[in-house]
Formats: sequence, C-alpha cells, structure tokens
Amino acid sequence: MFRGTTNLSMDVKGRLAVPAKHREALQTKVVLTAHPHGCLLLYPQPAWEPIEAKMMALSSFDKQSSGLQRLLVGYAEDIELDSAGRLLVSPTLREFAGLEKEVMLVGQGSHFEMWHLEAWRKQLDSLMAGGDIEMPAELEGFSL
Amino acid sequence: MFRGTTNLSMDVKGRLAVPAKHREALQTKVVLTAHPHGCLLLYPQPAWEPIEAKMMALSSFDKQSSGLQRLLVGYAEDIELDSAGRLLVSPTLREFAGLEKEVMLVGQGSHFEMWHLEAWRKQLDSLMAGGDIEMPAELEGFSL
DNA sequence: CGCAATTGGTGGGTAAAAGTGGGTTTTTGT
DNA sequence: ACAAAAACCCACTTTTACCCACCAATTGCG
Repeated sequence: MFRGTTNLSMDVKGRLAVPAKHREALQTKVVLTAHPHGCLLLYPQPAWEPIEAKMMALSSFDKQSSGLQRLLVGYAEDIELDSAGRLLVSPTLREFAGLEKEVMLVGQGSHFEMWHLEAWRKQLDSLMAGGDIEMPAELEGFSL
Repeated sequence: MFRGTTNLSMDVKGRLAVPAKHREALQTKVVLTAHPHGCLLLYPQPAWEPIEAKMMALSSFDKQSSGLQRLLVGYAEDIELDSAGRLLVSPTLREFAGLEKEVMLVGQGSHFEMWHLEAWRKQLDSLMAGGDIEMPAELEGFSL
C-alpha cells in the first residue's frame, strides 16, 4: 500500500527520483498515465493491466466512454526506472499535468498520483475552503 | 498493446514517422481509415481484417450501419511503411481528419488513433471541462 | 560524540539510434 | 509521351538511453 506525500524535483531532462522506500513495491516496470483532474497516475505495471482491460471493453463509439479510453489508455506509457531509480516523464505527460520542477507524489493505496505542486495546493485549498465537507452518499454515517 | 500519445509532425509530402518502439508491433503493412469522431484509425493489417468482416456482415439497408460501413470500410487504405518507418497519409484521409502538420498519435490497445492536434485538445477539453466526470454505467462502482 | 562508510539523490557526457529533409528515380495516369 | 506523384535512398540533425561521477544525508561503529 502506497502512502504519504513527497515533494520531488524533476531535473531538466524530465527525470523524477522515486523515493527509495517505494522502489521495491513499484518494481522497475511502471505505468504512468493521465487523470481527468489534471494529475498523473503511477501504477506498478501488473496492477495497471486489469484496469486498462476493463476500460477497453467499453464501446468506442460512445462519446463518454471513448473519451475516457483516450485519456486513460491513450496517455498511458510503459516506463522502466533507470539504474538510479528514476523515471523519465515524457514531454506529452509533462505538458498534460503542467509539470515543471516541483512535483508532489501522493500515495493512494494501489497507486500514486503526481501533481504539479501549484495544482496540488489549489485542489487542496478548494477542498478545505468549503468549510463543511459534504460526505458522498456512500459514506453516510461514516466518521474518521 | 499500443499505449501512449506522441506528438508527431507530418512533413510536406504527408509522411508520418511512426515512433520506433511501435514499429515492430505494427509490422510494415497497416490499414488507415476514418472514425466518426473525426480522427483516423491505424491498425496492423492482420488486426483490421476481422473488423472489416464484422462491419460488412451488418445489414446494408439499415441507415445506421450502412453509414458506418461507408465510413470505416470506404475510407480504409492499405499502406506500407517505408524504409524509415514512415507512412504516407493520402490527401483524402488528411482532409477528412483535418491533418496538417501537428498530429497526435494515440495508442488504444489494439490500434492507434490519429488526431489533428487542435481537434485532440478540443475533445480533451470537453471531457475535462465538466469538472465532474460521470462514469459510464458499465463502470458502476469502478475506481482507479 | 564524531568520524567514516554507505546509501540516496543529482547532474551531466557520450555513443547510438531515431527523426527529418530533400534529391533522384520509377511508376502511374492522362 | 508527358506531367505529376509516389517510392526509394541517402545524409544530416536531434533525441534518447546508458553510464559514470559527484554531493548530500543518514547510519553505524569506534
């Protein structure tokens, strides 16, 4: 289970050093893709496969589902960590998520999210600004 | 499985260099055709055959299916990559998809989609603009 | 408690491969 | 037979992958 947020800095070539403590769990083969909220998703390669399979089973003529396919599968890239445990983020994905130097790596259990630091702060602010957080219906009666 | 997006540039002769990492899987014989959403589809030739067969099995009196047949089969072209791994896009298909210089090649598992960069951005924006993305009904309870 | 050794992070340099742009020849269609 | 277009080939430029070296931080040991 991936947990915790880390502030990483991407070098000029677009390489990101994955924190050493997570390397073993990620293995060297990972998949990096785009998320509709504007961040990237990082999965260990084996964990990604079933998700992609499920996505591609949807109709490719339906606007809604083909849009998701284009985003999630279209942007997905197989990446191998280099000998120093870094992953190379392609220009396309960098542009998609607006990544420059400062990147937030956010553990989300089965995977990580990668945010441009500014975008991360923004979405955090908008969550907290509301004052009251309305719980999704599924969490009725649930408390932390 | 084809994944990932690449920003390609078509030269003045209408040639497109397929990324080297995908050439082996595509082989040299490919089929390029039109998709109702305004992009082109690129299949390895062997993978295309059964799809075409399936299309042509539909009734040609039904408006909906004969329309699809005209588009998918009518626009389909057999193309061979040249020695440098480039494919030549015919003027007809270029015009159909509005391709000029900047082209997005989008992996979709069994095949690729080819978009005029502007059109790609547009459809991406309209997907993400809603803020909330409703999941297709088939994905009820599915999470990334 | 301090020093040394090891591990993690960072930044390039370089050789090989991929991408790009024509020029020339061959084919095709009129 | 001629013009236009496509196929082929070659040379140049750019990018990428791989490697190595250095700096920082942390840990272990004397």
